[in-house]
Amino acid sequence: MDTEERLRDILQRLQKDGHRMTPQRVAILRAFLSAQDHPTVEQVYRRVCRDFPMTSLATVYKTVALLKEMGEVIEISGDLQGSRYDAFHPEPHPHLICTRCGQIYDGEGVDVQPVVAALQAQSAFQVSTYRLDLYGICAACQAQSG
Amino acid sequence: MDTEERLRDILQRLQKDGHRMTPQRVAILRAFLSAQDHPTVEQVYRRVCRDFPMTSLATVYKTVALLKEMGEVIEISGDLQGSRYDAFHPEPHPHLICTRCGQIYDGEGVDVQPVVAALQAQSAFQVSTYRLDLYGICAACQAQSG
DNA sequence: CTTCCTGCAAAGTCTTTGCAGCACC
DNA sequence: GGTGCTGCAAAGACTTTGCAGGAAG
Repeated sequence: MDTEERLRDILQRLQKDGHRMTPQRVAILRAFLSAQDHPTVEQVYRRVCRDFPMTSLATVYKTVALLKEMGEVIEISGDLQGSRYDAFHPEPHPHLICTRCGQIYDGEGVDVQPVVAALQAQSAFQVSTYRLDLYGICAACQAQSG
Repeated sequence: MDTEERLRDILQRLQKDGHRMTPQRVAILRAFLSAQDHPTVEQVYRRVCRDFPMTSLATVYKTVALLKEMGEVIEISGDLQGSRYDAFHPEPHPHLICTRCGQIYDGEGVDVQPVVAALQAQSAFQVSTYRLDLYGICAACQAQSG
């Protein structure tokens, strides 16, 4: 599903749930869905402002809360300068966080489910989601300075 | 290594690094080391105040920063009402966070290393630590209300 | 004595909230 | 038109910082 298609899908679902479709929401949604990095609320806000200066930070926060509730965005790593969000892959998956440059990469090709399932089995927890973040130095930063 | 033994060990290391040993630090350290739950800074502060009312929250924050730097404490889950800390098992390990009651349990008996190693291998990251948090409903809360 | 630590209060960040007016449906 | 949304500014929660006095080594 590409960005525009997903945008339409989410907007449709918004309406069905009694929410409204405003220019601000469309702009925020589009900024989120097309972001392949893992932006902070502040970054989304700045991107939206480029095309649509009449938007407030509070509205971005409110929209993020809505999207989180709808499961179209997940929150990752509440560390340096604000939480970061992933609307590109809204299913839980590992993230690799570079402690030198701050960049966040998606961890792909490794199945985490067995570990999650094992922990769930031996703890009697009813697990609904997880978060796996690895911290370290990314390849680019390693090349730069050892 | 039991609590008092570890306390002595950390204090010794503090001095070796040119830091000082003050009554506040000893009290904060003892509160942290003996906490088997995963307390917030605020909670540690309150526990310290019971035995040692002349302690400020700022000092607790400063001591936490020091302990984190020394690797005697790890930060987990920066979510509901402040970061929580684990000084009991300061090596990375999974945590099971109950979204109903807020309790945090240690995930034990499952080896996460293979997954971490696989992600490290396929990403060219130099991983130094990780964080794995599972969110769900704990056994007690399930029993209470389904 | 020197240096580091404490405690206070103030400032800083990120996020949430109250409310009046406006816009979608 | 009614309801929900926006935007502003203020409040809120957690954490950090500056600084003067005090204590550890």
